[in-house]
Amino acid sequence: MNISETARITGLPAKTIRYYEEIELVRPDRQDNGYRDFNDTHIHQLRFLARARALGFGIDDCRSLLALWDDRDRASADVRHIAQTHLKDIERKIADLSAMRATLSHLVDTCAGNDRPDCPILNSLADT
Amino acid sequence: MNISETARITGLPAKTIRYYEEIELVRPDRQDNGYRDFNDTHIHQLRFLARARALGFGIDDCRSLLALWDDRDRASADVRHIAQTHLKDIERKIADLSAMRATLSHLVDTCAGNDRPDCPILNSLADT
DNA sequence: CTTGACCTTCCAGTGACAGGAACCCTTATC
DNA sequence: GATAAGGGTTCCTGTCACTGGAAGGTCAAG
Repeated sequence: MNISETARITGLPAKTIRYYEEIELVRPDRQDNGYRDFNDTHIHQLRFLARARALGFGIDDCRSLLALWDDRDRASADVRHIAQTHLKDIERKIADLSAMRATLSHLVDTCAGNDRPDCPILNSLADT
Repeated sequence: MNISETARITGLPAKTIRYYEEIELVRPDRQDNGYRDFNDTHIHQLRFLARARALGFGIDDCRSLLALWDDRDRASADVRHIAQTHLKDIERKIADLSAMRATLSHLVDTCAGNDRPDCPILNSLADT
């Protein structure tokens, strides 16, 4: 299967699929003319990757998860550990962003947003 | 004032301050020996930048905010617009991350995390 | 035979720095 | 006067996960 059809099926851009081959997340065959050739296994791997990336897993985690998926003797604890570490990371980011939101929304609310120059947002950034 | 003292006062790494000069966010003088020389204005600008970055503003926004700060004839509406756009951006990120967290925490909760290979996390990523 | 839609590789850019090499300046000490 | 420590400087590379684009090969249709 050609790359554009593969892209259509997996929902991944062709560029991304080529990149995944370059970093050896997926290893498509080659047709006689040099075109990449994806089979069902590759499609499944790419769909797996698309879902893992959509959950925010980094490429290294994706590589580990793919390997665990492929390993019939895996321990679910290994999978869970990766997911939980990532979950903590996400929660930290949410906390950071929430703090920013709190400060910013307060500032935006108190700024008149008119033609005058006085602005609590700039005052807060300048402080003293 | 030398860069290391400036770094200490502003809380920014010296590397970051050099980078800000490179992209012309700040324009320190030079001493006779070629060392950068920061005065009070530069310090204020750097502290301003540190606060704006801590609120998640991108470099381009920081540049605009610095210019508005410097402009006595600014309209607070311009400042507010930048802040509100950024706030929306943050809220979108929080929403995205929250969705990931919901899915992930559910999966982590339902995964036994033991020596056995069966794992709802992988099942979910593989789907069909 | 040409057109257009594919495909290929390779190179550069993104954002906001961080790490490190190679080298200069200043001050103190031996 | 030599040297060592602790500043400073520039320049290059790497980060992360792609994205855009150029130059050129391949294929099916009209």
